Amino acid sequence: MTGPFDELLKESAIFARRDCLSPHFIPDSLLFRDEQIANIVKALTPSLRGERGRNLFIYGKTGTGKTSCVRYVIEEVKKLPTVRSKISYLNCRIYSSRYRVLSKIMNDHLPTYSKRGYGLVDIYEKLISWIEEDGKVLMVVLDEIDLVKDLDDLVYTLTRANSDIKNGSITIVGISNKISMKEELDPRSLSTLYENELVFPPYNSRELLAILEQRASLGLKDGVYDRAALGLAAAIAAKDSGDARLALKILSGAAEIAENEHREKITTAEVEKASKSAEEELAYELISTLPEHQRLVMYAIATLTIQGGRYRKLAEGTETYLFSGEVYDKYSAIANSMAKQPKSSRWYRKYISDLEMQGLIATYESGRGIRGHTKLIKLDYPAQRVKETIERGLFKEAEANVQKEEPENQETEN
DNA sequence: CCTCCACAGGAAGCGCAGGAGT
DNA sequence: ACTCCTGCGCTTCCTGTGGAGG
Repeated sequence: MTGPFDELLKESAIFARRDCLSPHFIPDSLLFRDEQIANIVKALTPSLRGERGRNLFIYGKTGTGKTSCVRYVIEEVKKLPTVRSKISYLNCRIYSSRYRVLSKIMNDHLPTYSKRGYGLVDIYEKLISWIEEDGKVLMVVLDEIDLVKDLDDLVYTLTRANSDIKNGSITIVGISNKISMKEELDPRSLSTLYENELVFPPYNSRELLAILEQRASLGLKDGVYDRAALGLAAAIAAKDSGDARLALKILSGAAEIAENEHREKITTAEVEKASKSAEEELAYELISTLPEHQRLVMYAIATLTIQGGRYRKLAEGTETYLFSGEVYDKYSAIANSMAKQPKSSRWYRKYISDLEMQGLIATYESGRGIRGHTKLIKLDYPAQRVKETIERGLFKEAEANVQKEEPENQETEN
Protein backbone atom coordinates (compact mmCIF):
# COMPACT_ATOMS: atom_id res chain seq x y z
CA MET A 1 0.00 0.00 0.00
CA THR A 2 2.18 2.83 -1.15
CA GLY A 3 0.87 5.66 -3.27
CA PRO A 4 1.38 9.35 -3.94
CA PHE A 5 -1.01 10.42 -1.17
CA ASP A 6 0.41 8.33 1.63
CA GLU A 7 2.66 11.04 2.89
CA LEU A 8 -0.15 13.57 2.92
CA LEU A 9 -2.89 11.41 4.34
CA LYS A 10 -0.90 9.79 7.07
CA GLU A 11 -1.77 11.10 10.48
CA SER A 12 0.32 14.08 11.50
CA ALA A 13 2.84 13.67 14.26
CA ILE A 14 2.58 17.30 15.25
CA PHE A 15 -0.88 18.65 14.47
CA ALA A 16 -4.00 17.53 16.28
CA ARG A 17 -6.35 20.07 14.73
CA ARG A 18 -4.65 22.31 12.25
CA ASP A 19 -7.54 24.76 11.98
CA CYS A 20 -7.24 25.68 15.67
CA LEU A 21 -3.99 27.47 14.87
CA SER A 22 -5.56 29.58 12.18
CA PRO A 23 -6.24 33.23 13.01
CA HIS A 24 -9.80 32.70 11.81
CA PHE A 25 -10.53 30.06 14.40
CA ILE A 26 -12.57 31.31 17.34
CA PRO A 27 -12.01 29.43 20.57
CA ASP A 28 -14.71 29.02 23.22
CA SER A 29 -13.18 31.71 25.34
CA LEU A 30 -11.28 34.73 24.15
CA LEU A 31 -8.50 35.65 26.51
CA PHE A 32 -7.93 39.21 27.81
CA ARG A 33 -10.92 40.58 25.97
CA ASP A 34 -13.64 40.29 28.63
CA GLU A 35 -13.93 44.03 28.93
CA GLN A 36 -14.24 44.55 25.18
CA ILE A 37 -16.76 41.77 24.81
CA ALA A 38 -18.82 43.23 27.64
CA ASN A 39 -18.75 46.58 25.87
CA ILE A 40 -19.90 45.13 22.59
CA VAL A 41 -22.69 43.31 24.36
CA LYS A 42 -23.68 46.47 26.17
CA ALA A 43 -23.90 48.40 22.93
CA LEU A 44 -26.00 45.73 21.30
CA THR A 45 -28.30 44.90 24.21
CA PRO A 46 -30.98 47.46 23.33
CA SER A 47 -31.26 45.83 19.91
CA LEU A 48 -31.97 42.52 21.53
CA ARG A 49 -34.78 44.08 23.50
CA GLY A 50 -36.21 45.45 20.31
CA GLU A 51 -35.04 49.00 20.82
CA ARG A 52 -32.54 50.74 18.63
CA GLY A 53 -29.00 49.94 19.72
CA ARG A 54 -26.24 52.49 19.74
CA ASN A 55 -23.90 52.41 16.81
CA LEU A 56 -20.49 51.16 17.71
CA PHE A 57 -17.10 51.90 16.29
CA ILE A 58 -14.27 49.52 17.04
CA TYR A 59 -10.68 50.50 16.50
CA GLY A 60 -7.49 48.51 16.98
CA LYS A 61 -4.42 47.40 15.07
CA THR A 62 -4.36 44.16 13.14
CA GLY A 63 -4.36 41.03 15.24
CA THR A 64 -5.80 42.60 18.38
CA GLY A 65 -8.91 40.45 18.31
CA LYS A 66 -11.46 42.90 16.93
CA THR A 67 -13.02 40.57 14.41
CA SER A 68 -12.82 37.54 16.68
CA CYS A 69 -14.58 39.31 19.53
CA VAL A 70 -17.35 40.59 17.32
CA ARG A 71 -17.83 37.21 15.68
CA TYR A 72 -17.87 35.62 19.09
CA VAL A 73 -20.64 37.94 20.24
CA ILE A 74 -22.57 37.33 17.03
CA GLU A 75 -22.46 33.59 17.61
CA GLU A 76 -23.68 34.08 21.16
CA VAL A 77 -26.52 36.28 19.97
CA LYS A 78 -27.51 33.69 17.40
CA LYS A 79 -27.92 31.16 20.21
CA LEU A 80 -30.50 33.36 21.89
CA PRO A 81 -34.13 32.65 21.17
CA THR A 82 -34.70 36.22 20.04
CA VAL A 83 -36.23 36.14 16.61
CA ARG A 84 -36.54 39.80 15.85
CA SER A 85 -32.91 40.72 15.77
CA LYS A 86 -31.05 39.94 12.56
CA ILE A 87 -27.32 40.25 12.04
CA SER A 88 -25.27 40.75 8.90
CA TYR A 89 -21.54 40.46 9.11
CA LEU A 90 -19.67 41.71 6.06
CA ASN A 91 -16.08 42.24 5.23
CA CYS A 92 -15.71 45.46 3.31
CA ARG A 93 -12.65 44.22 1.45
CA ILE A 94 -15.21 42.30 -0.59
CA TYR A 95 -18.30 44.44 -0.12
CA SER A 96 -16.63 47.72 -0.81
CA SER A 97 -19.43 49.99 -1.96
CA ARG A 98 -22.77 51.14 -0.70
CA TYR A 99 -24.52 49.11 -3.34
CA ARG A 100 -22.64 45.92 -2.54
CA VAL A 101 -23.22 46.30 1.17
CA LEU A 102 -26.94 46.81 0.80
CA SER A 103 -27.42 43.96 -1.64
CA LYS A 104 -25.34 41.65 0.56
CA ILE A 105 -27.59 42.48 3.50
CA MET A 106 -30.64 41.64 1.44
CA ASN A 107 -29.07 38.41 0.23
CA ASP A 108 -28.22 37.37 3.77
CA HIS A 109 -31.79 37.52 4.88
CA LEU A 110 -33.79 37.04 1.71
CA PRO A 111 -31.83 34.49 -0.33
CA THR A 112 -34.37 34.61 -3.14
CA TYR A 113 -33.40 38.18 -3.71
CA SER A 114 -31.01 38.30 -6.63
CA LYS A 115 -27.92 40.42 -6.92
CA ARG A 116 -28.32 42.64 -9.89
CA GLY A 117 -30.97 44.31 -11.90
CA TYR A 118 -32.33 46.30 -9.04
CA GLY A 119 -31.10 49.80 -8.52
CA LEU A 120 -30.02 51.22 -5.24
CA VAL A 121 -33.40 52.78 -4.64
CA ASP A 122 -35.21 49.47 -5.12
CA ILE A 123 -32.90 47.70 -2.71
CA TYR A 124 -33.27 50.47 -0.19
CA GLU A 125 -37.04 50.35 -0.30
CA LYS A 126 -37.11 46.60 -0.19
CA LEU A 127 -34.83 46.61 2.84
CA ILE A 128 -37.02 49.06 4.66
CA SER A 129 -40.25 47.23 3.99
CA TRP A 130 -38.59 43.97 5.02
CA ILE A 131 -37.57 45.48 8.35
CA GLU A 132 -40.93 47.11 8.87
CA GLU A 133 -43.01 44.06 8.15
CA ASP A 134 -42.54 42.78 11.69
CA GLY A 135 -40.40 45.39 13.34
CA LYS A 136 -37.04 43.71 12.86
CA VAL A 137 -33.91 44.93 14.55
CA LEU A 138 -31.04 44.70 12.11
CA MET A 139 -27.39 44.83 13.11
CA VAL A 140 -24.89 45.44 10.38
CA VAL A 141 -21.28 44.64 11.16
CA LEU A 142 -18.89 46.27 8.72
CA ASP A 143 -15.42 44.81 9.09
CA GLU A 144 -12.55 46.81 7.59
CA ILE A 145 -15.03 49.62 7.15
CA ASP A 146 -12.32 52.01 5.92
CA LEU A 147 -12.23 50.10 2.64
CA VAL A 148 -15.71 51.19 1.64
CA LYS A 149 -15.26 53.64 -1.20
CA ASP A 150 -18.37 55.71 -0.59
CA LEU A 151 -18.49 55.34 3.17
CA ASP A 152 -20.11 58.70 3.78
CA ASP A 153 -22.95 57.78 1.46
CA LEU A 154 -23.33 54.37 3.06
CA VAL A 155 -23.48 55.71 6.60
CA TYR A 156 -25.85 58.42 5.48
CA THR A 157 -28.11 55.90 3.75
CA LEU A 158 -28.25 53.64 6.77
CA THR A 159 -28.94 56.52 9.17
CA ARG A 160 -31.49 57.85 6.78
CA ALA A 161 -33.10 54.42 6.70
CA ASN A 162 -33.36 54.49 10.46
CA SER A 163 -35.46 57.61 10.40
CA ASP A 164 -37.58 56.28 7.53
CA ILE A 165 -38.39 53.10 9.38
CA LYS A 166 -41.40 53.40 11.61
CA ASN A 167 -41.24 49.96 13.12
CA GLY A 168 -37.79 48.43 13.67
CA SER A 169 -34.25 49.76 13.41
CA ILE A 170 -30.72 49.39 12.11
CA THR A 171 -27.58 49.39 14.23
CA ILE A 172 -24.14 49.79 12.69
CA VAL A 173 -20.99 48.22 14.06
CA GLY A 174 -17.88 49.44 12.25
CA ILE A 175 -14.47 47.83 12.60
CA SER A 176 -11.28 49.46 11.41
CA ASN A 177 -7.56 49.41 11.94
CA LYS A 178 -6.96 52.79 10.43
CA ILE A 179 -6.81 55.55 12.98
CA SER A 180 -6.76 58.30 10.41
CA MET A 181 -10.25 57.29 9.31
CA LYS A 182 -11.75 59.77 11.73
CA GLU A 183 -10.31 62.72 9.87
CA GLU A 184 -11.35 61.52 6.46
CA LEU A 185 -14.98 61.07 7.37
CA ASP A 186 -17.71 63.61 6.86
CA PRO A 187 -18.55 65.16 10.27
CA ARG A 188 -22.16 64.04 9.99
CA SER A 189 -21.31 60.38 9.39
CA LEU A 190 -18.65 60.66 12.04
CA SER A 191 -21.09 61.57 14.78
CA THR A 192 -23.48 58.76 13.85
CA LEU A 193 -20.81 56.15 13.56
CA TYR A 194 -18.96 57.10 16.71
CA GLU A 195 -21.90 57.00 19.10
CA ASN A 196 -19.84 54.45 20.98
CA GLU A 197 -16.15 53.92 20.55
CA LEU A 198 -14.15 50.94 21.62
CA VAL A 199 -10.39 50.54 21.42
CA PHE A 200 -8.55 47.24 21.27
CA PRO A 201 -5.00 47.61 22.61
CA PRO A 202 -2.20 45.40 21.26
CA TYR A 203 -1.41 42.29 23.25
CA ASN A 204 1.74 42.18 25.34
CA SER A 205 4.03 39.18 25.30
CA ARG A 206 2.52 37.63 28.44
CA GLU A 207 -0.93 37.74 26.88
CA LEU A 208 0.30 36.42 23.58
CA LEU A 209 1.96 33.54 25.37
CA ALA A 210 -1.32 32.62 27.05
CA ILE A 211 -3.12 32.79 23.73
CA LEU A 212 -0.53 30.59 22.07
CA GLU A 213 -0.77 28.08 24.92
CA GLN A 214 -4.51 27.96 24.53
CA ARG A 215 -4.30 27.37 20.79
CA ALA A 216 -1.40 24.95 21.04
CA SER A 217 -3.27 22.77 23.50
CA LEU A 218 -6.14 22.59 21.01
CA GLY A 219 -4.29 22.38 17.75
CA LEU A 220 -1.12 20.46 18.55
CA LYS A 221 -0.48 17.02 19.95
CA ASP A 222 0.54 16.69 23.57
CA GLY A 223 4.19 17.12 24.29
CA VAL A 224 5.29 18.27 20.84
CA TYR A 225 6.09 21.78 21.97
CA ASP A 226 7.81 23.35 24.92
CA ARG A 227 7.00 26.53 26.73
CA ALA A 228 10.20 28.20 25.70
CA ALA A 229 9.28 27.86 22.04
CA LEU A 230 5.89 29.45 22.60
CA GLY A 231 7.50 32.13 24.73
CA LEU A 232 9.86 33.06 21.95
CA ALA A 233 7.07 33.24 19.40
CA ALA A 234 5.08 35.47 21.75
CA ALA A 235 8.07 37.69 22.42
CA ILE A 236 8.82 38.18 18.74
CA ALA A 237 5.24 39.08 17.92
CA ALA A 238 4.93 41.36 20.95
CA LYS A 239 8.08 43.23 20.14
CA ASP A 240 6.98 43.78 16.61
CA SER A 241 3.35 44.78 16.96
CA GLY A 242 1.39 42.81 19.55
CA ASP A 243 -0.30 41.10 16.67
CA ALA A 244 -1.86 37.77 17.62
CA ARG A 245 -2.21 36.83 13.99
CA LEU A 246 1.53 37.12 13.56
CA ALA A 247 2.16 35.07 16.71
CA LEU A 248 -0.11 32.32 15.43
CA LYS A 249 1.48 32.45 12.02
CA ILE A 250 4.88 31.96 13.58
CA LEU A 251 3.66 29.06 15.69
CA SER A 252 1.95 27.25 12.85
CA GLY A 253 4.95 27.94 10.63
CA ALA A 254 7.23 26.40 13.24
CA ALA A 255 4.92 23.42 13.54
CA GLU A 256 5.00 23.05 9.78
CA ILE A 257 8.79 23.06 9.77
CA ALA A 258 8.92 20.50 12.58
CA GLU A 259 6.58 18.24 10.67
CA ASN A 260 8.36 18.51 7.35
CA GLU A 261 11.74 17.85 8.93
CA HIS A 262 10.35 14.99 10.98
CA ARG A 263 11.25 16.53 14.30
CA GLU A 264 9.40 15.21 17.28
CA LYS A 265 9.23 18.56 18.99
CA ILE A 266 8.82 22.23 18.17
CA THR A 267 11.72 24.11 19.73
CA THR A 268 13.01 27.65 19.69
CA ALA A 269 15.05 26.76 16.62
CA GLU A 270 11.94 26.11 14.55
CA VAL A 271 10.26 29.21 15.91
CA GLU A 272 13.23 31.31 14.96
CA LYS A 273 13.22 29.93 11.47
CA ALA A 274 9.48 30.49 11.08
CA SER A 275 9.56 34.01 12.45
CA LYS A 276 11.87 35.18 9.71
CA SER A 277 9.33 34.48 7.06
CA ALA A 278 6.01 34.77 8.93
CA GLU A 279 5.50 38.48 8.70
CA GLU A 280 6.56 38.74 5.11
CA GLU A 281 4.48 35.75 4.22
CA LEU A 282 1.33 37.61 5.22
CA ALA A 283 2.32 40.31 2.75
CA TYR A 284 3.24 37.85 -0.01
CA GLU A 285 -0.12 36.16 0.36
CA LEU A 286 -1.71 39.52 -0.18
CA ILE A 287 0.47 40.27 -3.20
CA SER A 288 -0.30 37.01 -4.95
CA THR A 289 -4.03 37.61 -4.64
CA LEU A 290 -3.81 41.12 -6.04
CA PRO A 291 -5.67 41.90 -9.27
CA GLU A 292 -3.50 41.40 -12.34
CA HIS A 293 -2.55 44.96 -13.14
CA GLN A 294 -1.86 45.91 -9.54
CA ARG A 295 0.47 42.97 -9.43
CA LEU A 296 2.21 44.22 -12.54
CA VAL A 297 2.62 47.60 -10.90
CA MET A 298 4.13 45.89 -7.86
CA TYR A 299 6.40 43.97 -10.20
CA ALA A 300 7.52 47.17 -11.85
CA ILE A 301 8.24 48.70 -8.46
CA ALA A 302 10.21 45.66 -7.35
CA THR A 303 12.35 45.48 -10.49
CA LEU A 304 13.07 49.18 -10.44
CA THR A 305 13.97 49.00 -6.77
CA ILE A 306 16.53 46.34 -7.55
CA GLN A 307 17.94 48.28 -10.50
CA GLY A 308 17.85 51.50 -8.53
CA GLY A 309 15.81 54.27 -10.07
CA ARG A 310 16.59 57.81 -11.02
CA TYR A 311 16.44 58.97 -7.42
CA ARG A 312 19.48 56.97 -6.36
CA LYS A 313 21.52 58.52 -9.11
CA LEU A 314 20.25 61.94 -8.16
CA ALA A 315 21.08 61.73 -4.47
CA GLU A 316 23.06 58.64 -3.65
CA GLY A 317 20.87 58.05 -0.61
CA THR A 318 20.65 54.96 1.47
CA GLU A 319 17.15 54.04 0.39
CA THR A 320 15.63 53.80 -3.02
CA TYR A 321 12.68 55.96 -3.82
CA LEU A 322 11.04 55.75 -7.20
CA PHE A 323 9.39 58.45 -9.22
CA SER A 324 5.78 57.86 -10.02
CA GLY A 325 6.50 58.54 -13.66
CA GLU A 326 9.31 56.04 -14.07
CA VAL A 327 7.25 53.35 -12.37
CA TYR A 328 4.44 53.98 -14.81
CA ASP A 329 6.82 53.74 -17.76
CA LYS A 330 8.22 50.48 -16.42
CA TYR A 331 4.75 49.11 -15.78
CA SER A 332 3.66 49.99 -19.32
CA ALA A 333 6.74 48.31 -20.74
CA ILE A 334 6.13 45.15 -18.73
CA ALA A 335 2.47 45.03 -19.71
CA ASN A 336 3.36 45.52 -23.36
CA SER A 337 5.99 42.79 -23.26
CA MET A 338 3.29 40.45 -22.05
CA ALA A 339 1.01 41.56 -24.89
CA LYS A 340 -1.28 43.28 -22.45
CA GLN A 341 -2.74 46.72 -22.83
CA PRO A 342 -1.44 48.89 -19.99
CA LYS A 343 -4.08 50.86 -18.10
CA SER A 344 -4.16 54.62 -18.36
CA SER A 345 -1.90 56.68 -16.15
CA ARG A 346 -4.88 57.99 -14.27
CA TRP A 347 -5.93 54.49 -13.30
CA TYR A 348 -2.35 53.65 -12.48
CA ARG A 349 -2.37 56.45 -9.92
CA LYS A 350 -5.41 54.91 -8.35
CA TYR A 351 -3.62 51.58 -8.19
CA ILE A 352 -0.77 53.28 -6.39
CA SER A 353 -3.03 54.73 -3.74
CA ASP A 354 -4.79 51.36 -3.35
CA LEU A 355 -1.46 49.63 -2.87
CA GLU A 356 -0.48 52.20 -0.32
CA MET A 357 -3.74 51.66 1.54
CA GLN A 358 -2.95 47.98 1.70
CA GLY A 359 0.38 48.82 3.28
CA LEU A 360 2.49 47.27 0.55
CA ILE A 361 4.20 50.48 -0.47
CA ALA A 362 4.77 53.87 1.06
CA THR A 363 4.58 57.14 -0.83
CA TYR A 364 5.86 60.61 -0.12
CA GLU A 365 5.21 63.94 -1.78
CA SER A 366 8.29 65.13 -3.60
CA GLY A 367 9.73 68.13 -1.84
CA ARG A 368 12.71 70.35 -2.47
CA GLY A 369 15.34 69.12 -4.84
CA ILE A 370 12.97 67.57 -7.32
CA ARG A 371 11.54 69.26 -10.30
CA GLY A 372 7.78 69.13 -10.63
CA HIS A 373 5.21 67.75 -8.26
CA THR A 374 5.27 63.98 -7.99
CA LYS A 375 5.04 61.08 -5.63
CA LEU A 376 8.04 59.14 -4.43
CA ILE A 377 7.32 55.47 -4.04
CA LYS A 378 9.05 53.05 -1.74
CA LEU A 379 8.53 49.33 -1.43
CA ASP A 380 7.81 48.19 2.12
CA TYR A 381 9.19 44.67 1.62
CA PRO A 382 12.39 43.15 0.26
CA ALA A 383 12.28 43.76 -3.49
CA GLN A 384 13.90 40.50 -4.52
CA ARG A 385 11.34 38.33 -2.75
CA VAL A 386 8.42 40.44 -3.92
CA LYS A 387 9.69 40.01 -7.45
CA GLU A 388 10.06 36.26 -7.07
CA THR A 389 6.61 35.91 -5.53
CA ILE A 390 5.01 37.67 -8.45
CA GLU A 391 7.08 35.76 -10.98
CA ARG A 392 5.92 32.48 -9.51
CA GLY A 393 2.33 33.63 -9.81
CA LEU A 394 2.85 34.81 -13.37
CA PHE A 395 4.43 31.55 -14.45
CA LYS A 396 1.58 29.59 -12.97
CA GLU A 397 -0.82 31.76 -14.86
CA ALA A 398 1.14 31.45 -18.10
CA GLU A 399 1.16 27.67 -17.77
CA ALA A 400 -2.57 27.62 -17.17
CA ASN A 401 -3.10 29.79 -20.21
CA VAL A 402 -0.91 27.64 -22.41
CA GLN A 403 -2.79 24.57 -21.35
CA LYS A 404 -6.07 26.25 -22.07
CA GLU A 405 -5.16 27.72 -25.42
CA GLU A 406 -3.03 24.99 -26.93
CA PRO A 407 -3.68 21.73 -25.17
CA GLU A 408 -2.05 19.74 -27.99
CA ASN A 409 1.64 20.76 -28.00
CA GLN A 410 3.18 18.50 -25.40
CA GLU A 411 5.02 16.03 -27.58
CA THR A 412 8.34 17.94 -27.63
CA GLU A 413 9.27 17.00 -24.10
CA ASN A 414 9.28 13.85 -22.00
C1' DC B 1 8.62 87.39 -11.49
C1' DC B 2 6.67 84.27 -14.81
C1' DT B 3 6.72 79.88 -17.09
C1' DC B 4 7.35 75.10 -17.28
C1' DC B 5 7.60 70.58 -15.35
C1' DA B 6 5.64 66.36 -13.76
C1' DC B 7 2.64 64.96 -11.98
C1' DA B 8 -2.12 64.63 -8.42
C1' DG B 9 -6.63 63.74 -8.30
C1' DG B 10 -11.70 65.36 -9.38
C1' DA B 11 -15.54 65.11 -12.95
C1' DA B 12 -17.78 63.19 -16.64
C1' DG B 13 -18.76 59.82 -19.54
C1' DC B 14 -18.31 55.24 -21.96
C1' DG B 15 -18.85 50.21 -22.74
C1' DC B 16 -19.98 46.12 -20.64
C1' DA B 17 -22.29 42.49 -17.85
C1' DG B 18 -26.32 40.84 -16.41
C1' DG B 19 -30.92 40.95 -14.20
C1' DA B 20 -35.88 42.86 -14.72
C1' DG B 21 -39.77 43.78 -17.45
C1' DT B 22 -42.27 42.86 -21.61
C1' DA C 1 -35.82 37.63 -27.72
C1' DC C 2 -35.74 42.20 -26.95
C1' DT C 3 -35.13 46.58 -24.54
C1' DC C 4 -34.23 49.10 -20.31
C1' DC C 5 -31.56 49.99 -16.44
C1' DT C 6 -27.82 49.88 -13.04
C1' DG C 7 -23.14 49.46 -11.03
C1' DC C 8 -18.38 48.98 -12.11
C1' DG C 9 -13.92 49.45 -14.15
C1' DC C 10 -11.89 52.28 -16.91
C1' DT C 11 -10.57 56.32 -20.11
C1' DT C 12 -10.62 61.13 -21.35
C1' DC C 13 -10.40 65.62 -20.04
C1' DC C 14 -9.48 68.76 -16.90
C1' DT C 15 -7.86 71.93 -13.11
C1' DG C 16 -4.59 72.23 -9.20
C1' DT C 17 0.01 72.30 -7.01
C1' DG C 18 4.79 73.00 -5.40
C1' DG C 19 9.10 73.64 -6.72
C1' DA C 20 12.87 74.38 -10.61
C1' DG C 21 14.64 77.13 -14.28
C1' DG C 22 15.29 81.17 -16.76
